[in-house]
Amino acid sequence: MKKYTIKDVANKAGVSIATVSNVINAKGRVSTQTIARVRKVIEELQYYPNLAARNLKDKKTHLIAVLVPLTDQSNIHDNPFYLELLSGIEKGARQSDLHVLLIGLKEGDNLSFIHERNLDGIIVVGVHEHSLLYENITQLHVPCVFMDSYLNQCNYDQVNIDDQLGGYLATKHLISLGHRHIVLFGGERKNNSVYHSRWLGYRKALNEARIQYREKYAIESQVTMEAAYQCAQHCIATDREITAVCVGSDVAAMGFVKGLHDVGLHVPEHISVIGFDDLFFAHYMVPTLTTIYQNITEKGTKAVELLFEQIYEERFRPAKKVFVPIQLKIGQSTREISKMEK
Amino acid sequence: MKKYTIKDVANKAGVSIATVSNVINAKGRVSTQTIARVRKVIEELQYYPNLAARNLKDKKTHLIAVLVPLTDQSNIHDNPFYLELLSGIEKGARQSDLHVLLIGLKEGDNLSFIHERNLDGIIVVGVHEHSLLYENITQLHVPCVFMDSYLNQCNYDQVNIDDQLGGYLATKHLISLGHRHIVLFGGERKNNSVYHSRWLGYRKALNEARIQYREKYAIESQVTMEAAYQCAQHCIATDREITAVCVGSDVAAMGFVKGLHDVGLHVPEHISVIGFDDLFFAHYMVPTLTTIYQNITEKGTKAVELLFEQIYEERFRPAKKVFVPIQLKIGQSTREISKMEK
DNA sequence: GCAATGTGGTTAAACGTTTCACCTTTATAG
DNA sequence: CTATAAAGGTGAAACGTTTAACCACATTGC
Repeated sequence: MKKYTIKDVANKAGVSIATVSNVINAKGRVSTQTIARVRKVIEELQYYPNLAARNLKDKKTHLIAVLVPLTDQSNIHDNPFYLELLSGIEKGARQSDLHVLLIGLKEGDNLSFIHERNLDGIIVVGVHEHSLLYENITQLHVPCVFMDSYLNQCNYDQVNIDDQLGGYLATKHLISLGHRHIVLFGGERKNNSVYHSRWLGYRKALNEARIQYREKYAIESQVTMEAAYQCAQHCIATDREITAVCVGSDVAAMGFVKGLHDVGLHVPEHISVIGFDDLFFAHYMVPTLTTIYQNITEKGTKAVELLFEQIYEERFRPAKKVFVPIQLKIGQSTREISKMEK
Repeated sequence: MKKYTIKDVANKAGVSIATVSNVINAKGRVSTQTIARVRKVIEELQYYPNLAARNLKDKKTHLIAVLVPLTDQSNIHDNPFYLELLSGIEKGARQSDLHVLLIGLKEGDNLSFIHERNLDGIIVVGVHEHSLLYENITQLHVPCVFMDSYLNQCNYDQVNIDDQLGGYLATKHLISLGHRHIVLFGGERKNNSVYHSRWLGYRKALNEARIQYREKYAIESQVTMEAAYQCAQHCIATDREITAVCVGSDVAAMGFVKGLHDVGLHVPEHISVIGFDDLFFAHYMVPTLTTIYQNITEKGTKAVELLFEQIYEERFRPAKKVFVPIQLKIGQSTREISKMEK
């Protein structure tokens, strides 16, 4: 099963390799008969161009990478959010004739592969402005799109949701149900993060309703199932004034519901819970989850789209910041305070 | 930000490019002083070898692909199983200095990229022996590992779990709790699939307990949340003899529990449910799920390991079939029949 | 004192493409 | 009938590596 080269094709078709190349790339001037003949030979030999050789000439590799930070606390694999994102990116890439490299990155990891492999561009998920990783990436000078990374004055393309709006919508929904003692369970608010924005939205909603903001209600934590589970049992269950919680992700919301359940508190009879992301299981939880929907797949395809523009279009354009729309989805996990059990 | 080549390094260090190449690859004979000098220049120029050029010579690309079939019913992104698998593969790849290409494949999709990119090998997830995809892959003559693909007499490496044992363990557990009317909710049993094996295990357990096998209790369906939800409501709820169900995945089990719940049946008070996979949320469901645990991450790393052997080791070795151990994990979703509510 | 051996290094071919400059033949214009 | 253009195609350099063959010199053994 020898691997044929353009030379073999040229020989068999009785033309020069330049002509074969022209046929393949639909460039130059070749008669229709010759084209047909060459095509036939290509078919017969099952010839495929060697991309390595091609890349050597025209630079473009049609290869992009998704960089996902790996931390001890949050491995990729316990948040289906990433899966949906990857799925969207892969889909977008397929449409743009790109291939996707999946790279997990620990802080301090070497990024040299980006140059070595001549990647056309990268998509970076969830880095902080002041992280080492961010520093390293900015020195790379490669087309790049950031996702879920709040970067203040950064001239890279970004795809995000309006997290502030998300925090606001969630909180407002709870307020509209009559809740006034509302906990925000989110991640670190420093570094201008996603969770900082949500917190701003939370405060805004409280403010509009003239509800006093309470520091102890705005919890900074890892947004994981286990952390949420613990928090539900220790922080919430011991303070019976609290009637509602905004949780930073559906995954954590699930942990929260379970944590409450295990100390005898039920959702939504005793406490209302609202999640974030609208992951695949939100509609199948008992109770179904009220949550902030975002189209994660679209987020992924959009990122690829932006990257594609950077790679193949005009010499330069200013950085774009795209916001994917979000939406409140009401499920069974939130309830009017008047209909709750004491 | 010019990209330096080996030539630039050679010039600046005052040696030939062959010598630089030797330094980089620790081959040939170079004095320690020269090595030091070249290294220094490489450092100064921030030189990185161009892999495209390198691949042109020595073939190996250190690039593998994960091929995941995309069907209308089962998109990658609604089964976290894939995420954990990808995570494991990525981890294994990192340890073996490989990069992973993520490819979603629709039946009939072109596989030419495997040759074009000179992939070192591929990992294929969940294909059937008689599918077009399988046919195409076998004609590829590329190192290959199949996962969750039951292939009878196939001389490729495979990583699986013992699905028959899985079906057996699950069923036996239910039997040991006193259940005798046990439904198996699985996927298509033709084509020697994963679900066929589980079904065999199910039958074996019934047999040992001298329970009559009933065709209508062995349901072939898409193993999705929604299908399970529907089944719970229509098939199970209408036949009150049934007291327990083996579900083909944790995801489907969740749909099942929800479906039952929505018609007023509770798990495990009215029906026992056992899942499969032990996904991240199994311990956080209400009730926590009894399930068959498999170490999915390990499955992924193992697959990479096998692929690595094929690529870099001995000229040839017979195909290996690896089984990753599984284990029954008892949660709250199964209960002794004597303690159930009528 | 000379062959053999070892050490440190160079030259040039090869990998499989793309592309630019150039060549030949035929058609077209004046 | 010649000058020009168009059509169809070719040759060879270039992309950035690796590597086999080779060379020059120093050391060693006898």
